[in-house]
Amino acid sequence: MKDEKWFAELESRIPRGEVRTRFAPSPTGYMHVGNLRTALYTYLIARKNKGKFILRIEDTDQERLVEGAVDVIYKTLAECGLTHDEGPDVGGPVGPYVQTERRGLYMEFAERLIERGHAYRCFCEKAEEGAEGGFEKADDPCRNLSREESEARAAAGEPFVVRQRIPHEGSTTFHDEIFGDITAPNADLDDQVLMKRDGLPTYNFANVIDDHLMGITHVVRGTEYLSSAPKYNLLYEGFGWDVPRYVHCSPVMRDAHNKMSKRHGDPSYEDLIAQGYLTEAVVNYVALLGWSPGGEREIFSLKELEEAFDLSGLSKSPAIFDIEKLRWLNGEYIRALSAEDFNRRAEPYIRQAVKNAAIDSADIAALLQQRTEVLTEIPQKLGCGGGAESFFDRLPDYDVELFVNKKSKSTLESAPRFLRLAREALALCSWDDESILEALKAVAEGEGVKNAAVMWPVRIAVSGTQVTPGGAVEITRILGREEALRRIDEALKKLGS
RNA sequence: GGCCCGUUGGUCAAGUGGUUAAGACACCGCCCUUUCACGGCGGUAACAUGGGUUCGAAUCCCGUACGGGUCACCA
Repeated sequence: MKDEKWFAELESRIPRGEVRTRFAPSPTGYMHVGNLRTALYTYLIARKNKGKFILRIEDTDQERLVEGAVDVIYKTLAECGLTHDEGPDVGGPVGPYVQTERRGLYMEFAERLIERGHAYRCFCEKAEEGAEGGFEKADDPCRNLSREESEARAAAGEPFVVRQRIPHEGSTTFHDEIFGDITAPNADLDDQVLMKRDGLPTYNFANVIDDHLMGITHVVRGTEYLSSAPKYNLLYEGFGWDVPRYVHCSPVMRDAHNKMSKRHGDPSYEDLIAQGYLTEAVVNYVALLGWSPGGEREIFSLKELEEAFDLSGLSKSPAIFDIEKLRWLNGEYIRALSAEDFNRRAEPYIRQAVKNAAIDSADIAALLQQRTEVLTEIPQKLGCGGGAESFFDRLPDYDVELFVNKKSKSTLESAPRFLRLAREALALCSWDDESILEALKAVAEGEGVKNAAVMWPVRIAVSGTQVTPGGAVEITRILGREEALRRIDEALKKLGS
């Protein structure tokens, strides 16, 4: 049993006078969207208040540990820009930051609570799986064991858990920043286990100890903890500690009834990135799921969120994750990128589709930027659906009916004539968008038809594809004069003239 | 089932006793146009429900319904 000095030393390490928040995931190997959002809000509260953001790993459940899970957490936080000021990897004044490395601490505090009468040892058998759990709290015989007997049986090596002794009378009120004051009759609270038989603390106990010892001022977590919050307060009171501010966030849902979950195949942060979403867009979208800045603005960088974030904008009700809106937002981010940045991000996908090394990916990227919502749809847009080659690499074997388009006034009869004229013009003009455009427009003008009547067949001839990113001019230019003319010749042959 | 929490268009949401109940996504229409996009303009669409309180209620109170959470030696 430790002496007062030991406790005093721990207390002395606690930083005071600053906002300190913590993200405390358990390493289960999957950073789902709800988790990311909790981390974001936690981070934002710290930054908004010029405080510290701390990462703590909650690994007290030995059976659920997943290899490499902690790395996923580091990686995700780092990519999203949620840099922590203290944590297992960067250290800090109140470490260690991994709960199993703190295991020596908890029993000391549990015993202190026993001394003060706020907890007791329970020697009862563990309730069988599926059995109607243990005792009603009033019935637990261990609750009223004498101190001597309790000490003696523990000393004799009899296994036990430590339970919180909750008063039978009165009620407990706690304050939540989102939900306000919530009161629960103590009679409804049960004597929860604080220390497990294996000597490790339960989540509920470890949290209170660690949050206090780490000087956490704002506890951000999901609403699933709302109903156990009164018990936390009792614990803080038992120790004589200040209660932190609570921020209980409603869950992110996959539909009206279910939370986002791996089991249902909902995307994790990593999945979304693999699906072609931009980190910045995901962070922005997730921030807006359950939080509103109040105004009409929706586009926020992380830095801007750090300014704008406010607890009063947090919503009480669950929010359904809408991938359609994320898609739109992602499109906004893509369009806001500089041409170079977009090309850098799109190039792998373009190269996946277009093998011809003579074609500059930047030329294609320029066509795609306004038409792309998620990066992964790029190959498809370049004609690579269903294992096909891109029309940039090879002219597909298309149907002549493609030359027919009512709105453009293009028909099987008009197409050959305009294509021949277009071919002549393209054989002579300078090779840039403007010149090509002028050349083709001149054809239309000379024939007294609308531009589309010429543009349509040319675009079909050079791409062999009904819908293309970019028009006749751009595709023709990118293909190069020789290939473009060759494709027009092929079209003329196809049209039988 | 007990206890706790929630409920504004399909979705995210503004709104804190007096508003024509914002805005965004999605959807539809029109314009722009060289297909598709982008962009511009416009449209459909909501206060779960019943009682109160009040001159007046999306906003306050009570009930009901529906939904969620919790009631582990998991977190």
